[in-house]
Formats: sequence, C-alpha cells, structure tokens
Amino acid sequence: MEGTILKTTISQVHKYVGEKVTIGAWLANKRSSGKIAFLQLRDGTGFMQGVVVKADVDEEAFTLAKNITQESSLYVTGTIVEDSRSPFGYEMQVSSLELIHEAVDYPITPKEHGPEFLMDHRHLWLRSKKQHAIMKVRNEIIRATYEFFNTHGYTKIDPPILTGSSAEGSTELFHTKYFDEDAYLSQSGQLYMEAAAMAFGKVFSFGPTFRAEKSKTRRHLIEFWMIEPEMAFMDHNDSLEVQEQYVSHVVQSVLENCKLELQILERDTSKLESIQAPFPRITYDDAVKLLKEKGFDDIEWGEDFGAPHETAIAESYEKPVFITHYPLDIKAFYMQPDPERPDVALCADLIAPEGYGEIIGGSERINDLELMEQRYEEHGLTGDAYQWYLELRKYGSVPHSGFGLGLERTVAWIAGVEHVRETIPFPRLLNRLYP
RNA sequence: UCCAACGUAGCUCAGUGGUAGAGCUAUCGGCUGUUAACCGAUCGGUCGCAGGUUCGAAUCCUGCCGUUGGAGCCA
Repeated sequence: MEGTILKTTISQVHKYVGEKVTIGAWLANKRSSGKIAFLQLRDGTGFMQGVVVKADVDEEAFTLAKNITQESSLYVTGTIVEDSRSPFGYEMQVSSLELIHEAVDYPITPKEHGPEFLMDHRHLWLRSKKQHAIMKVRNEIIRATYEFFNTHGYTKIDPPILTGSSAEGSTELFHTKYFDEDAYLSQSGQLYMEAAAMAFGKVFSFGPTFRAEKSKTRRHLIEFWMIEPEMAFMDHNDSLEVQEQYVSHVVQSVLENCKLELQILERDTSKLESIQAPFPRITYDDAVKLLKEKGFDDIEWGEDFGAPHETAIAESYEKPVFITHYPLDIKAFYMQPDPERPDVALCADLIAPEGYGEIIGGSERINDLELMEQRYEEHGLTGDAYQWYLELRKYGSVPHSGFGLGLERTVAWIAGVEHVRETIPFPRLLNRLYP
C-alpha cells in the first residue's frame, strides 16, 4: 500500500491489522538478541510490542533498536499483526524507526523499588503499566459517576474550596489568608450542597477536599477527592438506596470498561461481580454485639469504631455493608435524630469489603430550625458564620439527605491496590508535598 | 502526638566484633520469539549524622535526623 502512512495510537491498532502505520511512543523496555529486537512500546493509550528483525530493516535502524535506551521517545513505523503470544493481542513488525529524544539514565528500572524511591519519582512512575492501569480505573469511576448522576436527574454543583470556617468542627483545617481575613481550605462541601439541593432538588459535587490531620496510614491522604450528592425530599432510607445503586453502577462499569486494566492489576474480578444492590445493613447496636461475639472487648456502646472494628464487621459480608444508626453524640451536629430512638442518628457509613474500610459517610439532615439551632449550640458552634446555613431551615425546609464518597478509597478497593497514595496522580501525604 | 520496625553501591537487599558483598541498572561483547529475557566481562561505597565502648565497629551503646507501617481522626 503506497502513499502517506497513517499515524495512529496503540488503542486504535486493532483497526489496522495488515496495514502499515506510524506510532509516536516511548520505549518502556527492550529485549534483544543478535538478529532480533523486541521493543516494549507505550504511547499513553496502551502498551504494545514492536518486533525489529535485522534482515527486514536497514543496518542503521537495527543498530538504533539495539542501543535505544529506556524511556527514549521515537516514531515507529511498521505493519500491525495479530499475535496470540502478546497479552495485548497485536504487535508491530517494525520497518523503520526515528529517534525523537534519547533518555539518559532513566531512574525507574525494570526491577523492584521501594515506596520512598517511587514516590520521589512519581512524575515518572505514572508511566509504568500498573500506575497507568490504576489511573484508567480512576478515570472510569469518575466517568461512571457523572453518567449515574446525570441520568438520574442530578445537577452538578461546585461548592467553594476557600471557606470562612469549619463545616464540622472536628477535623483540622488548612489555614490560609484571604486578603485581611482568615480562610480555610474546604474539608467538605456538604453545607453548600444542602443550599444547592434547596435550589435544584438533586445535586452532586466532585472536587478536592483537604484535611490537615497527621494521618499516615494506607487509607489517608491530606488532599483527596470527594463525590457529595445531596437530595431534597429524600429520607435516610431513600439515600441508602441511591448509595447502593450508585456504587453498584460504578463497580459494574469498571468491570465492563477496564478489563485489560483489571488484568494488569491482577484483580480478582469474581469479588467485584457480586457487587450489586441491595447491600446488607447492620445497625450500630447489632454491630457492637457482633464485635463482642468476635472477641473484641475494647468496644462499648457509645464509642466510635476504629479501623480494626470496621474491618472485622466487613469481613462478615461479601458486599459493602451499611452500618446505620450510630449514637448521636459521636456524630456531626446536622444529623437527624431517629424519631423512634432519639439517642441515635439517621446516618450510615458504607464499609467496603476486603479491609478497604469506610468509603461513604452519609445521613439525613436536620430540617427543623429549632432543633438545628439547639444542636448547633450543643456543639459549641457560635457566631454567625453559618447563619446562612440555618436560614435554609427558615424558608421552605424539607426532609433531605446526602452522603460523601471518598474517591481514592473507592479506587483502591475496586482496583485492588494496597495504598491510596497510588490511586491519585500526585498524592499529598504527611511529609510529602513533592513532586 | 504516640507505638513499632528499618536507614549498607543509582535501585532491591545480604553481611550481628576481625580486608565492603550479591542481584538489577549502566557500559562492552554474545545470542532469530523475548515476556522483570538470558550468558560473559567492566564500572560502581562518607555502611544516615554526631558522639561513646573496644586493640579493632556496618555490626555494641546514647542522642539526633529520615523512611515505612500502625493508632487516633476521618472519605
């Protein structure tokens, strides 16, 4: 076939079997012998092997193929062939090579590395096959999130990131200056989303969240991304149904659209296939009993669960499990007390299976102005910074509920990754602000 | 902030009182189907820092710094 050679990407090569194409790529790795060289190519859309046979190319090209260094960039031209020996299914019989830029001493070699070294080279680590797969799963979760809420009548609303003061009072906030005033980075958009729900009915947000806690565990980031839906005219049980349908949709979308990525990540997909609504529910009361049966003697009614408790509860189920009706005293001021049990809140945490911990926290919100004012004071929240929030209960207050899903924990669970630092492109951790 | 483990070559590690080691990377050579390719050779060191014990310290002791995991907090 004569004429201009088509420039394409690895993700598209299945359309060009038997044809000669050019791909711009980086050299991920290379194996060579005297008369044949195997180039492991990546172009951002995927990974593919290029085969350079000495007898089929000119001497200069073969010398280049033998000497090219890891992560050098190049244009490779050749014929696409199907090959069952490749996990990808296709490879390129290379006819010519053009070096764009030679990489010298690429630090991340095809060998094991420690977490500190890899995190120091995060800007390069993102190129590796596993990290690439994780980011593709993250992207699919975000895509499926927009798809779910857009097809269920929700409007995306963006709450502010710079705020005047804390929403919940408990967690440590990042302080900054706002000209002459004090300001804080948002640790939750919830209060603003409640205002938005009163304007649009059903809303969701997706944005970054900041917690200045000195946490250093595999489940914590200083900066992370949350999805926060808020729904007018929905009670606690309505909200749980939204949550289990949403999470099921996300998991099934990843299974459908990220097959190769899950294979690269060696994820046991049988454990994901069963993630379909409805999810099991257990009350806080019963969870305490369950823990005592399991031999935990360090928990009493009224205390919050720690990570080991949550893991132990989750181990009793195949699917994510809702823990509902926590004691009012250990929950945020805006949560609606259960009318039948005023000492517990109409709230739930969703605990992911396989020890990944809490991925959702949600509740029905107080809609009565007097009760809200009372709870506001009981939590020692004074001043008029949130008068606007109380005003939502003054003008056509309605029952409403909402929840927040932590994106990185969800990615970690679905992708089967041990640590949340690998589920965000550039993690902000205790003692790590670079790269 | 607290608890625990660890800091030795560019990377991953072995060496627990007597001459500083291996694999990988890189470089050179060999090999026509490799899959973290393989085979041979070469290059590569302030044993985290400071002090102490000892004839002698990577190794034992003290302090500091750093890393990792966990607790608390939460998504």
